[in-house]
Amino acid sequence: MSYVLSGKRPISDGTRQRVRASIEQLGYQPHAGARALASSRSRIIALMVPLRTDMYVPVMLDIAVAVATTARAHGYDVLLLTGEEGPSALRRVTGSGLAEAVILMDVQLHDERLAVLRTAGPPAVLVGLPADPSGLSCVDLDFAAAGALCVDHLAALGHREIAVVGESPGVYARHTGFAERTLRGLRQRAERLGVGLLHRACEGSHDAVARVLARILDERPGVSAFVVQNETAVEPLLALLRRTGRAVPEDVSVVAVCPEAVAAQASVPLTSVAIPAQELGRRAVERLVARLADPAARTGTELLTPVLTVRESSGPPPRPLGIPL
Amino acid sequence: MSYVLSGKRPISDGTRQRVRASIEQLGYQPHAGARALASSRSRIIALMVPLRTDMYVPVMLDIAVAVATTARAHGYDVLLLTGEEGPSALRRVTGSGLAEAVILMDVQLHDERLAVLRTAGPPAVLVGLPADPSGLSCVDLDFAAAGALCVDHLAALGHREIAVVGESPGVYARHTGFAERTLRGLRQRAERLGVGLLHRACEGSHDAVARVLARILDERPGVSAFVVQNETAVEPLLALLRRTGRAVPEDVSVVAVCPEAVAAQASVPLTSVAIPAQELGRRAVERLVARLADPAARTGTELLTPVLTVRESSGPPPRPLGIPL
DNA sequence: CTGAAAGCGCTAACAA
DNA sequence: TTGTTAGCGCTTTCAG
Repeated sequence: MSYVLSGKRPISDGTRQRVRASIEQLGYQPHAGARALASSRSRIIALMVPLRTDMYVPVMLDIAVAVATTARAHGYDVLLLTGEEGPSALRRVTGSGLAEAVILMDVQLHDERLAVLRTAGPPAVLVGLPADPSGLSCVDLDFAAAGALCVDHLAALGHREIAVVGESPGVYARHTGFAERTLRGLRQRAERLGVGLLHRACEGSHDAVARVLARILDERPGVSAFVVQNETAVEPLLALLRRTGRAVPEDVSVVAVCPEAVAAQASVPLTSVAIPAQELGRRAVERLVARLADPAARTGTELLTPVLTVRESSGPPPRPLGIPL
Repeated sequence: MSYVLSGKRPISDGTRQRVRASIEQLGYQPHAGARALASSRSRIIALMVPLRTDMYVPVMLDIAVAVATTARAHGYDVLLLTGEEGPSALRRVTGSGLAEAVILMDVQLHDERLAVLRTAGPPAVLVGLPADPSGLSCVDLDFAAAGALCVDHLAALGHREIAVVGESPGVYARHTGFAERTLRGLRQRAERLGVGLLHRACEGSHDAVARVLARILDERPGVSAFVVQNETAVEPLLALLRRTGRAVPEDVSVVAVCPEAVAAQASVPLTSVAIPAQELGRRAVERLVARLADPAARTGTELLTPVLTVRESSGPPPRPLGIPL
């Protein structure tokens, strides 16, 4: 009866041994429901993943897996919710005591799910950043800094005219935080450094990339570098550049904001700012667990510092400017 | 107390109305744990997804989302388990009454998780087919038939020498059912039709595809058609064929086994056999729910019939053979 | 340090 | 058709 007591009270070694042995031999397993009922803690975290088709899926799955893994390491299980279900799903799983806490992915700037969290909200962590993160706990990559980093790198190499191949139009239409923040970072830094910047949303298909590329080259013939924030557009872009006789990085530079794996395996290994999917999932859970253990634990926003890795896709522009010697 | 009774016993209309009203106004939500305890039914299905990096992720996620969506439609929630945790996770969630039933993805021919399911097993459905499916409930695409279909199509067009660009070596090393079954289907049909068939496993990176392609063309100069079962290899392959001056479908044909979206959005829209990810997830849940409702419900294997859609990547070989008229 | 007992909120069986 | 009640298997409090 009093067993296992998760060490909640002193137990003699003898008793502990005896109980442990019985547990093994009988294959005893505590009933999850009974436990949840008596303790009013289900040891379940709900994870809401989007089911969009215009986002790069591997990142989502990576985060989800990291969440599940980290949660398990802390004794929690993960309940899978689809974004489709919206705010009501949060109320449901939370109100019924099914889940003790919630992790939200693919947060939008003005996300309807946030209302639930602010009012009588269950402990929650967002992977992403809404317009107003006050009172919420958020974890994300500092995409604004990531954008700035890309411009810095290219400007330092001597590029004066940069084109940005962005996410699908739908992503911006939904005001997805990370895309807009990256763009802001790119624009601000470009302006400060006096570098020209042209941004175009872009679907991931070969044809769409071809169209966008053509437009960009038409509107800004002086472009010598691309920043790509769209994993599925990476290969089409590289292929098209190759096909039109533009060597990377000799003729044009390409910098991506994408997972390491994508950058490293591209047909030209890409200089890139990594999206640390696993790290994001891990941190989200750790924050949540900390808050579950101690409701007074710190809330607020945690932005991971982006890191740019130089690979083979970036170099000085074809006609070097103002770098004497 | 007697409320909502899920219609388990006759209730007068008046009472029903009254109870419903109170439920609304008080925002009452039944406690999941208490419910699970009293009824010994948690209304939770555990879904075990692999966390491999060498499988095409969108298909996995599609299945998972379909499972979650369909489960909700039947009043179930989904618990996310990673393949990493192995058989013990099944015992844990199942033994503790956390989950009533289990869906397994990425099943291997000799899967260690199957032992748990056969002995004192909880209701389970596999998405995929093990070597011995007896006593188990399985749902999958008939990959053998899919392979045969590809060969049929190409042979009918007049191709006599086909190369297969397969999944990563690791997939075969693990004896993942779908890959081996496809291969078997391809080989048997090729043999029957007297068509030459060369299979090579292939990583998804551009370089790997280049190497494999070079080997194939070297070993079998007469190859006039490719069957690709590796989503990430599709674009590299098309790019390489283009680059080496082989027009698709005029010089070589390409047929893929992949999701519709991949085939349709390729730089050359691909003739393909679709992988119906959503359908698989949906069916898996429906089988499970049927069995949960009626333990006597049919078990066994359900193989979806593959469908080949002709797009723009397949045509007759460059030098037509023996098709007089 | 350990035993005993009172619920946790619900379902299901038993009366009425 | 409806009211009552006995648990479901655990956690936790209160005695010892």
